[in-house]
Amino acid sequence: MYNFKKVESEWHKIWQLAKTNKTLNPKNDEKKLYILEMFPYPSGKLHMGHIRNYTIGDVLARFKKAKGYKILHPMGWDSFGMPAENAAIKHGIHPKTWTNNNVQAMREALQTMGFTYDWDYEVATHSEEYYSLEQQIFLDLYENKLVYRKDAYVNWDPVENTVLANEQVIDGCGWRSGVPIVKKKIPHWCIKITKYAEELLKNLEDLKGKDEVPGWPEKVLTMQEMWIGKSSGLEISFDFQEKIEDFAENGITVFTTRPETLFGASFCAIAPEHKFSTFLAQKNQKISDFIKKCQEIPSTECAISTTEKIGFDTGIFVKNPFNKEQSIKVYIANFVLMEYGVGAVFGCPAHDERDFEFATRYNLSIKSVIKPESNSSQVDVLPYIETVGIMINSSFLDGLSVLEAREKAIQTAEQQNLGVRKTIYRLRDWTVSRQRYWGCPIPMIHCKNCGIVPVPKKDLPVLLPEDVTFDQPGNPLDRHEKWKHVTCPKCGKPAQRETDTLDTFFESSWYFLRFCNPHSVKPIDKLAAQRWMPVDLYIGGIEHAVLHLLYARFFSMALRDMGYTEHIEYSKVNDREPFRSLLTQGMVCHTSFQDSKGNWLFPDDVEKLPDGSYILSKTKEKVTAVRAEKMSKSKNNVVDPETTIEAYGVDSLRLFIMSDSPYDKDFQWSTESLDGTWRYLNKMWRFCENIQEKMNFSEKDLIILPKKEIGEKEAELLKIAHTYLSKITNALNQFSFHTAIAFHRELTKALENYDFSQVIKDAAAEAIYIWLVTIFPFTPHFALEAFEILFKPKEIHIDFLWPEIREDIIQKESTTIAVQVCGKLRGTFSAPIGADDAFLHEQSLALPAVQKFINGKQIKKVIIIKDKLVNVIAD
RNA sequence: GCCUGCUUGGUGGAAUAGGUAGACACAACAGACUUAAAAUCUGUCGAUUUUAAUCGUGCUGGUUCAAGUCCAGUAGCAGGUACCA
Repeated sequence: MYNFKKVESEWHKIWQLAKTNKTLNPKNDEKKLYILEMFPYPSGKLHMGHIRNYTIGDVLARFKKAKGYKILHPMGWDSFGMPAENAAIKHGIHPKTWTNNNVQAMREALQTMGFTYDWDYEVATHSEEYYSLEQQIFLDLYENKLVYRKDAYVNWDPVENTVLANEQVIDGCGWRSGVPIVKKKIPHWCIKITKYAEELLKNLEDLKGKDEVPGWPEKVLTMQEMWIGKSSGLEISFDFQEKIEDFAENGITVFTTRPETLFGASFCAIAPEHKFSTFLAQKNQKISDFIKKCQEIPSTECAISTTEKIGFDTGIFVKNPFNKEQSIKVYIANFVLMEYGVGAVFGCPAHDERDFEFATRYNLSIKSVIKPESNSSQVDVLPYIETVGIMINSSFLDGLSVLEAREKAIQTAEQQNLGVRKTIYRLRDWTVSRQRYWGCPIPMIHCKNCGIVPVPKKDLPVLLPEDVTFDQPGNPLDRHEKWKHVTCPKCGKPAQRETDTLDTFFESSWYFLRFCNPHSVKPIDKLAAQRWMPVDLYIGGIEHAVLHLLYARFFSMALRDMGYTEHIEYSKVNDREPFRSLLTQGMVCHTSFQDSKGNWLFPDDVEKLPDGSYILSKTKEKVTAVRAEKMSKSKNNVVDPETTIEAYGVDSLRLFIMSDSPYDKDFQWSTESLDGTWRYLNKMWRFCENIQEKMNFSEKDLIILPKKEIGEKEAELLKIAHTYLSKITNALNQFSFHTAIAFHRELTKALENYDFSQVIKDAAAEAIYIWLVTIFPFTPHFALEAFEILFKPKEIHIDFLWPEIREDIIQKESTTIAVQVCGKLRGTFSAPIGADDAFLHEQSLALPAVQKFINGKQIKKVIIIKDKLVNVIAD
């Protein structure tokens, strides 16, 4: 049996001594490849999701290295964040100690997996070095007006006691805590990502796959596009019918994407937080109460869909800007959002579902201004929300199509100084303050005299104090008197440090640039970044489709504009995008079981009966097998990589997790299937022993050069080997790992059945080398060990070279022609490649099976596809 | 509601460019070896009909000599997203 424990540990020692994973810079004519997997949070243990993610990266790194690329393949730790602080609260261990311990454990686990990371390039975001440099970047962002302080409502997570970014609120609940978020007004630091909204949107076009470059998955591009949410329309003012005393403005400004429906307006609605609402609330208790009531409604998805659209009639009237005769009521409405557009809308009930609902509720007029078809006279069903039709009841817009009218309405509004054309984005600025200890301190000082004062760069870094306690709720920095109180760098008077720390997405927004040279004294080494950027293959989970990937793209643009990377020639397609291709891997799933009460059971406690149903081993109680779900502790269906490695070895696990499923689809964990992989590894091992005995190769037999003369037998063997080399190479180029493995199994079978005693040694050696190199990226320990045993090299063999495919040998001389009669397969025959149509015609009709089906019929037509197929049409 | 995917045997999945559907596995069944078990090897394995054939890639149509693949419609599943003006 294959002794994986011995083999794997021996090769780990060899790799370490020989520094096989050392990063080598590409020389002039060499091609570079930057392969990056999303770095993990150091929770302390690798899970199967990590294993899948990093195995994909490693297979590609080993394959590309064998093909001659110079590879940058680094690994690090996204090591700031709340779990460390939670551990401190729960177990009394310092976040730093906890994190460092976890990093060490996980580094060892990754090394055990045999991944080709260059550990000299390791980066940990909680290191003083990393976050100190990050503070420089923050100060530069501040200087460049990309950071600002904002007093506003924020998403407050009552469990975590912290602010969340919009992206961290999922269905109105905290992304980590899962509890409903409440609105709270506090001052916070904000990053002006919206300044780059247009570029972030526009560049998505360049991230589509082109030619050889796979690009980003369409799905992720769509998600980002929707997140940025560009819409264009008109911002237009509805003037008050009578001047409002003490209110500075003389109307309500609204934003609309459908200015052509202005003649159908029947009300205006403003957000409860709108300044006019606030103004009215001061004078009217009822309005004040109504606003309070609106704000109490939680913003969860289910609350939103069940909450009725209610409004408060302010009694104030405005004039329709296109029809000054028309008076329009102003409502304060709970469905108008202050954060989107200008916090005010006009309602056209005839052509908008929500406005229709509102108008029906409050008995407002509903006036149709669009006729679905120019010549239809039927009574239209309202609301009619399509944008196909002809304008009616709309004065100067009458007779125009909807889109023509939209353009004319905007132009008219602009000409008459009623409003302006405007584009708005759904994307909001990024709130980066966190009321937490375990993060990068924001290098700012609050001074009573001078206001906000950035920490001077010469005074950096602002280090996290280590003597902190977690025995009380809230932020330990906030109550750390010694650290908190400083003198103002401007006026020298007592002042206070900012005690908020940065969102951890801040660290992951530039780590890929740091990786190019993690030892640089500057945050980013321009030359190194020039050498390695962009990341050619970025591999990670789809869950980062908008969060991390949007921030990282923004950072790349901002850093470039601030001069951090000004000389970088990122790529020919778009030199401001950091990730050329993105591979998103699927989840690792496992069947989970529930008993009759709905409790999740451990698969180990469950037995399968011959009839396919499942019972609990102990009690014989019937249980339900739930469809395979993502491995998670709550479902009790987690398989620990360590246990698997202990029982089957690293190569089995690596090979298994790449088999069976395409990398971007969910992977079904199955112990039986893993057994199958283990059997395959052993089969390969036995085949090696067998070949070694038969052939007794030496290193000298391995001359992979075109040979002058190849005998018939040799050609036959090399044809098999090179055909599969070609298939596997293609599969790997297309990231079709599971079919690459399937082809390798076919190759193994073909070689097992081959009589090696008939061929000369060097041809046999070449075939065996191909057999080894094609499985090497998946099972590196096995492949290298097998090489040692088979070829007994004088010096330890560490690097495989991907052989050139001998196209001349794999050319086929003959092929199988499929013969159809009336489109149905009736027989096949073998024909030489390039056989002419007449020959194929004749041979096809000669087949007895074909004769049988055309018997008595008249042949109308014969379609011949060269080297492939003949279709006889008979009637 | 809207957007994006997906739907192929008992299961995971193959199928360049429309051209032999089900590669490679898992499970199952049968056999060989063995005192026995494990391991290994061999065979069967979409459905219906007893050899030959017919049907078969969610469903209904269409284009084509030929459709899993292209087009239109439709259902189901998954993911994303939303009082977005």
